Amino acid sequence: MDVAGATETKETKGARTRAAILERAVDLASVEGLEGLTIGRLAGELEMSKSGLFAHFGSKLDLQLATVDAAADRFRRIVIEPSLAAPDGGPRLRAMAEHYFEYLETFTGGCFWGATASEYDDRPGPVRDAIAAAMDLWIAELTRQASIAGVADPDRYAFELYAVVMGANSRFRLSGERRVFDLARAALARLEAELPA
Amino acid sequence: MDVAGATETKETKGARTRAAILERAVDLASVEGLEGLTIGRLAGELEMSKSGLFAHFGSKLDLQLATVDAAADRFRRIVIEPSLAAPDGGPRLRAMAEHYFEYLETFTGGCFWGATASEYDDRPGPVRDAIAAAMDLWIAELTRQASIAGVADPDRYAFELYAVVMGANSRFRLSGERRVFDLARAALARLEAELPA
DNA sequence: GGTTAGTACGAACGTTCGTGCTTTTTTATA
DNA sequence: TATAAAAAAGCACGAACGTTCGTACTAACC
Repeated sequence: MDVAGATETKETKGARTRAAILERAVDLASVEGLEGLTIGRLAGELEMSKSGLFAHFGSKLDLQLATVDAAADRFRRIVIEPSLAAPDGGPRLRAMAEHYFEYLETFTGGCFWGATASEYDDRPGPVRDAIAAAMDLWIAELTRQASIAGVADPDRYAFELYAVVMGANSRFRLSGERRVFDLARAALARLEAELPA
Repeated sequence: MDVAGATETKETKGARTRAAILERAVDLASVEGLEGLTIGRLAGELEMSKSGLFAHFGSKLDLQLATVDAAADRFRRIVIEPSLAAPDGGPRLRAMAEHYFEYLETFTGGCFWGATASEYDDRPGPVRDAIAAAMDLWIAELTRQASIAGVADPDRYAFELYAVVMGANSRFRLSGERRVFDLARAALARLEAELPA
């Protein structure tokens, strides 16, 4: 019995397989996108049959939606939760930015959200809605922390923070130069200097 | 005889058709990506046959490369050239950011570069190289102007400028809120305030 | 007037996609 | 251990993909 698991799914074989599929699906979608994410290729990499994998989801749309959920889980686990140790406001914001960079450097492909957000920004439907909802949540949290830190215009501050970290991801992936993280950190320092004492 | 056209292609029927194809291809790729850009769909929208269109390029790869070139042309025409009226340095930087926003708002789909850069950042090959080269040129120009304006660290300044305008594109496309342009302009004003008098 | 190049077409190719049905194998429980 | 349920595989399908091929029609040049 898991003490934390009120909504815990029973640890059956199927649930484990499903989780393994989604773990790989997030990685694959970070590289190929959620459209380029192919059931056949995913099955091949996991050494199982297309139809066997397919049965876990019933449709490609459901697989895509489940993949977005799994990606959000990973983001929470690697970026959000470790940042909760830092105090509210400025320190929390710095921790989130720093953990986001760690999150990026451990990925083989690019950031899932950077890849899929631009893939779906002109593609209406439930997948786009799920991505937009997840990113809105992330921006809202940045805004909330900026507000706690006491900045005059938390919306602008959060936007700028978001733009800098996502821009670092984008530039690094395309140029391969690790130096862009230094540029991004310099930009973040400038933002931090803006915070009231 | 075109006075500007040393490398001008002869205005044959085929050249005109090819240009029309590429014009549409840029729009389509801005929405569907360069992988999602399909010869059949492109031909359908232009009311011509797949094979007739295909003959203009010989391969999908060549079509993609030609589309990247056409997109770079459009960017130069709408963003770069109108900005040359402004004096070097700070004014030029402001003009480029402002023209980039106009460029975005006239598009039906998102920014071609925002869409394709993240699509190809983990997909090695000539298409990725072409996109990366075009974006490096854009960043280099921003850096050059920042240097002329006299900022201490032009690399960081250019990165931040790039991050803000691309971030505005990304957030606007996903949220649909025109307000993000105000946030971006506020961020740009903060950057401008940094310039030495 | 006959030849040649440029431009576009329709049909078909082999492949891959998502998905539906049926069967076999594995897992869990009584 | 027997048996029902769950999970995975096998197989086939229709559609769409990029690409190739043979063939018209048009315009220019000998």
